Amino acid sequence: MKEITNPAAVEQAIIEGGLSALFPEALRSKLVLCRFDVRENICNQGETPTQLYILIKGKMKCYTTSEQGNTLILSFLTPPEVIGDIEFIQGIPIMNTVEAVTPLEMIRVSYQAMHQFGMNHPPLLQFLLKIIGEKFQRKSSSLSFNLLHTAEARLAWYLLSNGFDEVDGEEAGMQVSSLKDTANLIGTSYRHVNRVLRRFIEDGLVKREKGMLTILDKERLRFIANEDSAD
Amino acid sequence: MKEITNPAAVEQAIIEGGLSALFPEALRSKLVLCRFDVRENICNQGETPTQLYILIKGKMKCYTTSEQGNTLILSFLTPPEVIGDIEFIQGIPIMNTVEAVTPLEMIRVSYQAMHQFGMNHPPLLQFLLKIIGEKFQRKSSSLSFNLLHTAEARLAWYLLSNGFDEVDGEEAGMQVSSLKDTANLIGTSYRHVNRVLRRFIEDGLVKREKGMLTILDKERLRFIANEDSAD
DNA sequence: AGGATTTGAGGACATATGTCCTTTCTTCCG
DNA sequence: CGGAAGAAAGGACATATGTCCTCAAATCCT
Repeated sequence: MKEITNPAAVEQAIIEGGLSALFPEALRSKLVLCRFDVRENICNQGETPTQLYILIKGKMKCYTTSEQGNTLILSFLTPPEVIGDIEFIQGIPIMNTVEAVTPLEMIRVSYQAMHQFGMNHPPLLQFLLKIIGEKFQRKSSSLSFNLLHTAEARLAWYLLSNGFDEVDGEEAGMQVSSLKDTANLIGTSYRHVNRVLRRFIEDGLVKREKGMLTILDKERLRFIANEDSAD
Repeated sequence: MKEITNPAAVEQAIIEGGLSALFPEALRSKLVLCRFDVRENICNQGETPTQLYILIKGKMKCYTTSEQGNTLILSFLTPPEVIGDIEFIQGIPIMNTVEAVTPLEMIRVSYQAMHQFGMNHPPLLQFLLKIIGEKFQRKSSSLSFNLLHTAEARLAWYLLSNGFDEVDGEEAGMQVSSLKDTANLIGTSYRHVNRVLRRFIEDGLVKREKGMLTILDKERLRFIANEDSAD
């Protein structure tokens, strides 16, 4: 991780991230611009947090590990996003590990500075409310979706929501390379993802070529993602 | 639902709920004390919300219904708790239906009043942050727990966490009457709850008498709740 | 290139869980 | 009290999913 304290650079990043109104004057000087390389961890589950990070550029993935060592990818995150906000509010250890998927650019503020200069600044509080509210919403729909749908439906949903905007050039292609991540993301085993995927292929819903998945029947996939359920 | 606008009564309730610092002067006159009867709904999934409710006394249950009609109980809620906060922040329809389990006492504020007089009042914003943060935490652990553990572990967990403090008098007793609720709460079918419960009984973990469950082996239950996992 | 090593896919089997239906047990009414 | 109606529990079967292993494909090292 590289820290950049140069005020001009920080200011530039803040403007870029559309965060200009958030910080009261007293906080400005406390901000640090941080750059993370791919695969670098921003924070690790279980640690005691001291800094708040606001994502300005890049993409990261957030996952949790159970005592038994099972990994569960919670989500991929893109700006605007904040890391360490819940922990800051609740005064608890880091809940998830967050890792850079692409190079990142983030604004960092210490909890100390936040407490001292941030907690009486409505725009900042409102921003945090908005962010945490979004996190809650995502978590909430994720919970009901996972509890109410089979792995098949979850995979269909995943293919639909992630298969497209992942690849820059091609419309309907996606790397298979991440099947293990996919399994963790939808909360099932790698084996099962393969099994279901095979069924999709046999049914002509998707195509698998040279480690690349292509969606053939968006409609039917959508149907599976919605209709399938468990009671 | 009964509305009480009498300022003294409202003030009394606010003090009782420990919410004195939350409301700026301008908001005080907008507050209404509401009493709900058992089984009354505070809000219904899908509706457009206009009011924020703060629970002061009583217990309610919060559940969601999927398009396919499956019900999933998300949690039982006790003070301090807020209803409609996420919806207020995000400007979205009501996410869950909330129903009174016991008679309730709540403070009501309109979204309009909140926008006008509440959003620049740091104590209120901080309170909301705290509440939403807690909701997120609960939702979060609920998600990983559900995704990472079998129904057996979830039932064991439920018995441990709800079987005790529910009944006022007896230590280890709990009404079976709510087995359907239990099933919805841990995201499985009523049939399966019965099946697993039977296993527990055969193994001498719990006892079932006249519609009353008694926990016999807290230790082993705890073991099941923690150890069991899925990858 | 050729074997060694790693990674991905699929087979076989066991368990978990859902669904539908039957059996019990309660409750209630005449 | 006896049977009707409703709620709770359990049986049977099908499907979903996890686990362990084997086989195939890609990668690497010399």
